[in-house]
Amino acid sequence: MQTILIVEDDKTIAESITFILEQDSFNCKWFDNGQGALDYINNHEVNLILLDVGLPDMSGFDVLRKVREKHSLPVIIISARDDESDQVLGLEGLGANAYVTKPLSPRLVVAHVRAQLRTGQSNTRADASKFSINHAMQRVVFNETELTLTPAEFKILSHLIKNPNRVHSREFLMSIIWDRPHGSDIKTINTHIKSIRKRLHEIDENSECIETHRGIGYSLIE
Amino acid sequence: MQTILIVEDDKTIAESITFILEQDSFNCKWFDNGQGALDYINNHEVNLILLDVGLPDMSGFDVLRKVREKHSLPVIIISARDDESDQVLGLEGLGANAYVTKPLSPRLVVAHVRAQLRTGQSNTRADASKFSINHAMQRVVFNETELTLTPAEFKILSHLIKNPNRVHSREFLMSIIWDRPHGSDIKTINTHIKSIRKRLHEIDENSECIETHRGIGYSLIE
DNA sequence: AGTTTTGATGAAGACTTTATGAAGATTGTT
DNA sequence: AACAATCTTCATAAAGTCTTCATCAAAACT
Repeated sequence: MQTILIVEDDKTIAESITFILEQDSFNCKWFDNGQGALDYINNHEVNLILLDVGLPDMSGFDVLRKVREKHSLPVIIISARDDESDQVLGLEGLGANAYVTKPLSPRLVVAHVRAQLRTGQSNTRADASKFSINHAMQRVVFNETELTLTPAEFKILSHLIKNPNRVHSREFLMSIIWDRPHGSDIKTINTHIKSIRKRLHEIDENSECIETHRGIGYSLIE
Repeated sequence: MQTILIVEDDKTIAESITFILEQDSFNCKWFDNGQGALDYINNHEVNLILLDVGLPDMSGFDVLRKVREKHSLPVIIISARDDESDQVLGLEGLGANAYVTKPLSPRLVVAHVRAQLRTGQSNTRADASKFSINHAMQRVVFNETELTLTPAEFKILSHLIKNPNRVHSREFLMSIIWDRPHGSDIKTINTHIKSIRKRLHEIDENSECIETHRGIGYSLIE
């Protein structure tokens, strides 16, 4: 039985989603605040989170960031219709897997949940893949071969490895290289990706791990 | 001949819906209150209910719940624009199949009715849509197969999926592709729809999910 | 039935975005 | 200050996407 965490301060919405998901044989756990949810996640097995961005104690932004520090499970964002799209984008940059807007169609929620769980993304770190990360040495191991990367390349690639199968915008990848806003041309990322690909090709000529998503950014395919 | 029950206290609306549906060879029965409709349903064969949420004697919520205790026929909710979205959500949770907002477009009502009756008489509450959106990968999952779409195709299709069984004008679909006004020919949408259909057909040859509404636009039928 | 309007279709080409290689700018180190 | 490594920018090539157009088919209207 898979457990879904519902983090939503509106009781009516939470109950309605729970009702529908339990019909679908999911085990649901509801929290009306962020901190309670975070405590639960760190001590129990959770397969997916449905996360409202407007919570009483902290923003969905903060919750998602804290979740992502330790876990890589699917997170679906629930946002009010009049939310800034920038904010949603930020959440996606942090690694949300999907988002739905209010008013919710429960059927749509179930469809999203099924879709996410079908991809087989479980609550594990991405270490079963062909990649592993050696943080101390600032190196990435690919197919049992150590890659020597420049700092920027390491930051980008290790982020992609930690959050695979998800598109990352060039803007977000820039923000990974530079903590503070940096006036560099966004196309710089293209060049970094180019050199990462080149290094990967030196190990495996046929590897096409990094996918381009036209108009958006890049993703790493596991 | 299929019978449609119209539960609506506004006589003008009821008459105009009846007029349109009878042109479409549906048999219509009108009630201006909930109790009368419930009595009728329990003693006659009804194929679909068009249900206004604001009734004099009881809420659409109550009507729907009582209907669901015994029947599993399609129910389309009619709600005033300023209704609480929570209420609509609750109604969907109870198993409404679609909802439309006032002011009604008669042709839209017919489209909904047709859409529901085409899929068969059985209630589809537990059925999830054949679609779900993988926003993280900018992809749509259709019949458990991931579709890779161009940006414009993704924007159009994901909007249709989020708002199914509803007609969307070409003008509106254009505005989804382009944030700012864009002087493109409105017929561009035809071509995008064509390629979306082509991709869907590659997965399911017989799928006719996207319906054309002559003179207006397109809708996705769930 | 014939005419008009609207949509579907396939293909061309205009346009946009990305890849690539190389040069220039920046940073840190000795 | 000179050097080496890295990051950014630039110009051009390549790839992908969007729009337009011509033609055919379907539906609505007289």
